Amino acid sequence: MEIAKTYNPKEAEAKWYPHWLKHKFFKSTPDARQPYTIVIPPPNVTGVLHMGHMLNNTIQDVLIRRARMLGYNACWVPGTDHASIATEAKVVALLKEQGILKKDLSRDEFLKHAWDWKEKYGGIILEQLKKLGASCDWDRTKFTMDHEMSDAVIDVFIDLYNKGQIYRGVRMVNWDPQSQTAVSDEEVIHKEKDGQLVYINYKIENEEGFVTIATTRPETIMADTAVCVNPSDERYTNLKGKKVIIPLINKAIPIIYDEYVDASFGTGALKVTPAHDINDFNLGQKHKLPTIDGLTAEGKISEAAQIYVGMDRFACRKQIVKDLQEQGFVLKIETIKNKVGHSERTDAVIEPRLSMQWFLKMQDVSKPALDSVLSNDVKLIPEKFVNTYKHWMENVHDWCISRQLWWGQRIPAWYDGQGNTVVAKTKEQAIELFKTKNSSLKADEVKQDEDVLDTWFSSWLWPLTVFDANVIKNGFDKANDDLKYYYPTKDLVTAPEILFFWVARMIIAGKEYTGLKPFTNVYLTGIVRDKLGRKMSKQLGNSPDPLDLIAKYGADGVRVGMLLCSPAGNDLMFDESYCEQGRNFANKVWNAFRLIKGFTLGAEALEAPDSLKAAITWFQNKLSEQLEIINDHYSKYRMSDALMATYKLVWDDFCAWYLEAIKPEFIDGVAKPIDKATYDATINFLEQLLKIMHPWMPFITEEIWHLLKDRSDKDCIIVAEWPKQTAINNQQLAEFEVVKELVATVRNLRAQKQLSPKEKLEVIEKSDATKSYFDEVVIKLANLSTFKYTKEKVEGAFSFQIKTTEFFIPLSTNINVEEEKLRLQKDLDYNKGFLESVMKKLSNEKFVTNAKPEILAAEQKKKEDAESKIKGIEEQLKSLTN
RNA sequence: GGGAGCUUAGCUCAGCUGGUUCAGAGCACCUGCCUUACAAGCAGGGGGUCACUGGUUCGAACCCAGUAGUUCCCA
Repeated sequence: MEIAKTYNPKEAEAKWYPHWLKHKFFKSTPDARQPYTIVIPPPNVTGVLHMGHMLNNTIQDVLIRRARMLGYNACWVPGTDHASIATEAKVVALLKEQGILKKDLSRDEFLKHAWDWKEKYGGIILEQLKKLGASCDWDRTKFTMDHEMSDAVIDVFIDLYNKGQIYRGVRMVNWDPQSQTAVSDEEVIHKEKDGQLVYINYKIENEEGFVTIATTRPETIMADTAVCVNPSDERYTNLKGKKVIIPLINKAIPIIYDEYVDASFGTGALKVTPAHDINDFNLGQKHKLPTIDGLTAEGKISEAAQIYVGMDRFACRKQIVKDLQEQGFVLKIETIKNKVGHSERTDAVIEPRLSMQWFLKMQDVSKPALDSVLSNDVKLIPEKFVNTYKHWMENVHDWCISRQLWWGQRIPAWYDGQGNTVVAKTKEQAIELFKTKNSSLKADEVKQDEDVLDTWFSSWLWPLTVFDANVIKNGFDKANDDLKYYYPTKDLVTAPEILFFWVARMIIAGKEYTGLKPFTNVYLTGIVRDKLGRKMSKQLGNSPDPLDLIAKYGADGVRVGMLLCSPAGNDLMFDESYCEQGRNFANKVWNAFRLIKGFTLGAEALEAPDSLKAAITWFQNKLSEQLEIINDHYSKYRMSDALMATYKLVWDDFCAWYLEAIKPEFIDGVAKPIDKATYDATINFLEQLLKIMHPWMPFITEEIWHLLKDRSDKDCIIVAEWPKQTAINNQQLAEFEVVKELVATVRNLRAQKQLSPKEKLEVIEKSDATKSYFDEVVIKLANLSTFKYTKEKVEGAFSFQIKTTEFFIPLSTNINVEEEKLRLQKDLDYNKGFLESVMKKLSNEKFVTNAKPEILAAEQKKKEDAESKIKGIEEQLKSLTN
C-alpha cells in the first residue's frame, strides 16, 4: 500500500470522530471504576467558537482523554448557557430587522421567538467543538434553561428566600440603559476616559458670594439635594445652616457637613446627588436628604429635572455646560482622566440608578466557599489566584440577582397589589400563602414579578444539576446515582475573568447544597492575545477563525499549537506559527510511521546485531525516564511542559537517535531486512509513543494505530491503556549522553573539515577497556569504519575530550597544527579558569565549614575532573609542538 | 487611590530547597546539505550584565529593601 508522503489530517478527522461516536467511547455511565469528571464551562448560546474556547476545551479534552487511558471512568459533560442579556439583545435585534418591536409582543410571544432562535443557533458552538476532537459525552448535553434545570434554579431561589438570604430592596444598582436592566458589580468594566471637571458656582442664598463645586456630571445638578463640605475645612465654616441656589432651576438646597468629603479634591465642596451616585446615596441616607431621580431608564433627562426633559444624558451634558457658561456660572473647566463603568454585555456607560431589585446576602454563604479554597480543598492552579480569590471573598458585596429581562428564569415572587409579597413556585401556592396574610385577596390581582434571574444564578448550580436536577428539591442525601458517582467533579478548566462570576459562586452553591466542593482542581487558563499582546476580539478583527485554522493545520496541529504557548494562568501570545509547528510535528510522526511501515522483516533466524540491542535497551530506558517526567508534569497541570517533553521524546529521542540507530542500511538500492526482535521492539515503542501523544493529537494517533496493525473496530487508541513505566537504568542513560556527544563531535569535525558524510572515519578511545556497550551504535551514527581502544596516545591525529576521556581521529589529510593549537589553548584557558573558580571555593574556609557535604564532594570532584582534563590538553599541546 | 503578579536569548517561556543537572527549551536566525521516512526535513552553529540599585550570604536569576516598566483585580 502506498502511504502519502505528507499527513492528511482531513481524512483522519472525518473518519475517526464518527467512529468514536459510533462505538460510544465518549459515553460514561457509573460503574465500579473511579470516576474522572469534568463539566464544561457552558458556552453562551449566542457564541461562535473563538480562540479562548479552543484553548479551554483542548485542555479539557487532553485531561479527559488521558484519564480515560489511565483507566478512570472519564465523563466530560457538555452544554450551553442561556446568557440572558446577550441572547435577549440578539433576539430583539433580529426581531427589529423583521420590523417587530419587543414592546409590541407579549412575554410569551417574545419567549417563543427566543426559543426558536436558541433552537436554530444555540447548538452551533457544540458542533464546532466536535471539529476540535472534543470527547464529550454528548448524550448528557444540558442547557441552563432546560425545564428541570430551571426548576432547580427556582427551587434555590425559594430555599434561600426562606432561609432569609434573599431580600428585595431599593438599592443603587448598575443600570445598563441600553439593555434596560440592572447588571451586577462584576459585569461592570471600568475604563479610563478623558473627562471634564466642570467648576460651577452655586450662589449663596440671601447673601453675596458663592460656593464652587466641581463635577464630572453637570447634567445631574438638577437632581442635587445638598452641597457637602468637610467640617474641618476652614473655607466653609461660615456657611453653617445656610443654603445655596442650584443654577438654571434656582432651587435652594442645604449645605451639610461630613467627614466623607475630601477637602483637597476639586474645591472641597461636593454636590450631593443621591439618585445618581452610590456615595452620594449613602450621604443622603445619613443626612436624610430627599432623592430626586433626574434620569429615566433610557438614560434621558426626566420630568423631575424640570429642564432639558427628554434629552439624552450625554447631549445634555454638553448643552448644560454651554448654557451655564453663557450665564456666567462656570468658573473653569479642567480635563481629567476618570474611570467610567461600562456594561460588559453592551458596552453602554453604566448609570448608577436607584431601583427595586432582589439581592442575595453574601456574608454567610460565602464563608465556607472561602475556607475550602484557603484550606486547599479546592485547588486553584496556578496558586497565585488564591490571593485574588481571598480578597474578593472577604470584601464581597450582596449580589444583585434580578434582571429586567424576559429571557431567563422568572423570579418566583408574587405581589397582591396591596403591598404584600410572597415567594412561591406557582400562583396557586402563592395564593395560599397570601391567604394567611390577607383574606380579602382576589386571584386576578396576584401578579408575578416581571424580572428574571441573573444567568450566573442558574449556572452556579451547573456541576450539580447536570447530573441531578432534583437535588435541590430532594436534598443531596437522596441524590440520584449519577450525582453520587460523579460529584464532586475532578477538574474545572476556565478563564480567570470568571473566577468570581462563576467559580466562586459554584463553590458557594456546592457547599450550600451538598456540603461538598463542586470540583477538586480549578485550572485557570490565560487570555488568548495576539502577538502584539492585544486581547483577541471580534471588534479588533485580530482573532483567527479556529475552524479556518483547523482546515489549514489540522485539528491535531492546532491543538498542539495552542498548548505549546499556554502556560497556566498566564496570557498567551498566540501566533499562527505555533499551529505550523504543531502541523510539522504531526508530519514528523507520520513519517516515522512511514519508515517503520516500510521495514522488510528478515528470516526468522536473523538475529539482532549488538548495535540494535543497545539502541533498544537505551530507548526503553529513555521512554521510561521521560514517561515519569511527563506524568509528573500532568500531575502538576503543567500542560505545555508535558507537551514539550512528549514532543522532544518523539522527535529527538525516537526519530533522531533511535530510528537513525536501527534504520536498515541500503545495499545496491535495496534496504536490508530487519530482524524480528528489533522490528517488534520498534513497533512496540511506536505504539507506546502514540498512546502518550494521543491526548494531544487524537486523530493522527488513531489513524496510525489502525494502519500499523490490523485491529478490530473496538481496538482503538482512545481506549488503549496509558503506558506503564519500567525500571530505569540511569547508568546507561548517562553513557548514551556520552555517545551523543561523541557522535556530534565527529559530525562537527566533518563539517569543519568539509569531509563527506559518506567517508568513513576511525575513532580511537584512550582507555583500558577493549569494548563497551554502545560502540556499535557510535559506529553507525557517526559512520565509522572502526571504533578502537588504545592505552597510548595517538600521534598526529585530531584529538578531543569528552568528560575526562580522550579520543583520537586519524585523518587522511594532515591536521592544521596552528589551528589545533589555538583550539586546544582556548579549551585549556577555559578549564584553567574553571579550576581556579573551584579552587577559590575550596580554599575558602567558610565555604568548607558551611556547605553541605554533598556540595563539597561535588566541588572536589569538579576539581579532580578539571585537573585531569587540563593534564590531557597540556599533553596534546606538547605533542603538537614536537 | 488600595491590592496582587510579572520583567531570564530576537519571540514565547522553564528554571521546584540559594551551590556544574545553572544560565536552559522550543521557535526564529546563520552555515552546509534535495544523504532512499520526512526540505512541514537533516547536520552543525551563534546568541543573555537573568529590568535597575543596594543589602543578606562563603556563594544570589533564586532571599530582603528600594526604583523603573508592565499586566490584572478591587474602589
